[in-house]
Parts: sequence; structure tokens; C-alpha cells
Amino acid sequence: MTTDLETRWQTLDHEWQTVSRALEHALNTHHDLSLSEYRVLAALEAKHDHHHRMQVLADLAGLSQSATTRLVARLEAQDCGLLARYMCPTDRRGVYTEITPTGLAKLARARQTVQETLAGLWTGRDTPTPA
Amino acid sequence: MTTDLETRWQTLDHEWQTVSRALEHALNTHHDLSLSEYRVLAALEAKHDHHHRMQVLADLAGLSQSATTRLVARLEAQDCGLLARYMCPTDRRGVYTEITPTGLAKLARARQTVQETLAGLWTGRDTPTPA
DNA sequence: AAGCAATGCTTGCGCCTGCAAGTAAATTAG
DNA sequence: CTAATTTACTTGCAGGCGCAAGCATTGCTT
Repeated sequence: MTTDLETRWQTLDHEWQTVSRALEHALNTHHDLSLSEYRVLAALEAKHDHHHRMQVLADLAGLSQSATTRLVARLEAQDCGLLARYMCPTDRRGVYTEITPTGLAKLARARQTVQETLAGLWTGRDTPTPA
Repeated sequence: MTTDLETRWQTLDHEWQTVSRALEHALNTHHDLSLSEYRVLAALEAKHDHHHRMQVLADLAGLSQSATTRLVARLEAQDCGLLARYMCPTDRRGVYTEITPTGLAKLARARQTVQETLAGLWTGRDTPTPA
């Protein structure tokens, strides 16, 4: 079954939009978190050190550098405290972003919601794998 | 092979971001068109009538109503002329958006770029189907 | 060692988006 | 037939994003 390239793109796009919106809405509602913010938290948690350089983080989250700067700044702010930043000691241009215990806790709760949302969309009645 | 739900999402997300950015950039560069705009043009062309109600168009393009209003307004503007709007005769609340010959021509050229971009990403060296 | 290029992040700016409120028209209720 | 409700779109508003310019630091060249 060879599907047309554009059709294949439309399928991918449609599926992504559906899931993306569901996740965005769920995270927003229950955790006051955007999907980008979740991506950043998850990317940091995934690393054993729990910290990353800005640029790497940007790539992992699929954001531009500037967007990452501001997103991290937001999550670092006083009333948030999910992340912490500190200069790289060996290269004073570099900045490390680290997920705090608070951030880890919040991520754990959010992940629950993500799992549930995905399960709701992808359990049983669905193209199990877009084969 | 049962993949974790979140992993499956990350895969979908990553693939979408890659393709999405490539398309966005290609369309932007060669045709001064955004991906959303392309979606709208394509959705209109796909219908035999070449016209749609705003709300339907919004759904097809994966946009909110307000975004659709403004996007259509943009593509309808004097120096663009890719779309045309007219009130629905039977229900004067409704608005039909129609793709113009100019719009069709532009879409045809853009589609070429889209095909090439997709082919560049999805030809041969790649997970042919995320099986 | 001094100057120049490259790197890493931040800030200025304008654009697009969604949400919620606003307007106009159609439908329903009384 | 008028008033209230619903529907369809548009507009006000604030937020996030990318691009390009800016700033600081490092590395390279001579």
C-alpha cells in the first residue's frame, strides 16, 4: 500500500494536531503548564544529571533559542521555581538549566495526566500503529 | 513490540516537528506562504466547489475561528487575491470562502515544493512506515 | 599579546494564535 | 409578532514564537 506523500503528511499532521491539542488542553487545565513547558521538564528529567545547556534543551524541546530562554526564565521565576539556572563554570558564556525537586514533583503529576490523555486517545479503538 | 505511550507520542511529535519545520521553511522561502495558509488553500481546492464555510475551513485547517478569519482576510487582500469571500445567500450570517484562479495557480506551484520537500525527507533512508 | 572571527545566550520586534467578548442574523418560545 | 436563545463570524486582547540584532566570552591567527 503506497500512500501518496502529501496524504501521508496530512495523516501525520492530523493525528499530531489531535493529540497535541488534547495534551495542551489537559496540561493547561490541570497543571497550568503548556506542552512546550512539559517537553522541557521531561527533557531535563530524562538526563541523569537533570541539567542541560540552553541550546541542547532548545533542540530537545523543538524550540528556538530565544523561546527557550524565555520559557526557562518563566519556569525559574519566584512564584514557579521549577527550574534553576547557573553559569557553566568552564565556559562563562554557557548556561546550565536544572530541574528542581519542585519541578520533578510537578512533572510527575503532569506525566500522570499525559499518560491518561494518551491512553484515552490511543487505547483500543484506533489505528494501533499507522501500519 | 508494545511501545510506551509517551514514547510513541515523542516519536510522533518529533517526526511532525521535523517535517512541519521543513515544509514551513520551504513554503516560506519559495512562495511566501505559511503552512497554515497552504492547508487552507489545499482544503478549498480539495472540495469540488472550491468553497467552504468559515467554520468548516477552520476545522479542516486545524485553526480556531478567529485565526481563520484573519488568515482568510490576509489571503483575500488586494495585493494577494488568492481567496474571495461572499455572504451565504440563504443564511446571511454565513460566509463562504472561495479559492480564486490565482489561488489555484499559487497552490499548484506550492504543492510542487511540498512534494519535493516530503520526498527529500521520506525517500529511502528513513523509517519508511513507523512500523 | 592584540585583533578578529566564532560561539552561546538574551533582547527587540512583529506576527500568528487562541480565548473571550462583541455584533449580526436566524430560530425558537410565548 | 416580539423577545430570548442560538448560531456564525469578527474584533479586542494578551501570550508565545521565530528572526535578527546585541552583548559577552572564547578561540584562532599572526
